[in-house]
Amino acid sequence: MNKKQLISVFRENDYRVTPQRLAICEWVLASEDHPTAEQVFEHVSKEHPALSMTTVYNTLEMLKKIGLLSELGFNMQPARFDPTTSVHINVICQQCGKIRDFKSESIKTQWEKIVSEILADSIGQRLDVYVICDDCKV
Amino acid sequence: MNKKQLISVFRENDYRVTPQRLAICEWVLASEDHPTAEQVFEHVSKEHPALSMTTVYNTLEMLKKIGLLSELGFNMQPARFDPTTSVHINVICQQCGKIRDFKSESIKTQWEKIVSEILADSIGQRLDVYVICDDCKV
DNA sequence: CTCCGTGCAAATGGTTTGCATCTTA
DNA sequence: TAAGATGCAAACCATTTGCACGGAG
Repeated sequence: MNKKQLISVFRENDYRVTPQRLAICEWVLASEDHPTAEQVFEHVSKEHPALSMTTVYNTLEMLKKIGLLSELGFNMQPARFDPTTSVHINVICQQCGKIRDFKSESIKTQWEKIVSEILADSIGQRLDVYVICDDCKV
Repeated sequence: MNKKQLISVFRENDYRVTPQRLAICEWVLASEDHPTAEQVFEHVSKEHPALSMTTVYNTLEMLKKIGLLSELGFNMQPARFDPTTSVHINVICQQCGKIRDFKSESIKTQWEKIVSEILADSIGQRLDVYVICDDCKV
């Protein structure tokens, strides 16, 4: 999503356009490694040295409300933020914590089939698979 | 799992048998509503008034190590403990937080099929489905 | 008798909140 | 210029840690 599209989304949802919001959203929505709030801060504060964690959390919360981001909570580890909002699998390395997404029509179809067998109306899901990734296996 | 079986499991894994451990494990392993550490404490401290949260956390950690319990971390909510360790779906009400398990051979088979398509060696999984439960729908 | 487990109290750390200042519309 | 956003500092709270005492083996 580019800057213009982001601005439209902000306006449609009655959020003001600020440089911090733009920078945070541009980076998080393009991220592929499920960053922590801290990592968002580290990266975006390079362009916005006065940035605060408060603004990072506020903005991530805004994206969740708009429906462009989901948050994965863990045990004794900071939350990870995931811009993939449709049905997908989070493949999580138990050793280094890296997460990569697996998304496909086939996964979506098969998952919806499983869910439809047990309930009528699901409003979302979180599918995690634990592995030891190739880098950690060596 | 009854008291005798528990004692065997403790001994096999080099953990000492204490009244607190027995009480906590008996209750958690029989629970069906994915209690929080606090709820475990509330319940077990009725029989063991001197019980501490430290012991609750220690014992839950022990059960995780033995492989009889898994922990579900969330965003801004205490962790929930789940004695169902095989493949199953956690159906979570987004309103009241209640969690119930769905477990079946069919779910297990279908899920393993999905996973085998994308990776060779998974060492575990967490499958959550979000709903608004019947009680909250009214 | 030795070591592990328990319970208290204090520390931890990611996240939230209160508030004064600044910015957007 | 009014309402909302930012940034700082302080609060929060589930969980972990340090340590002295007590109980299991």
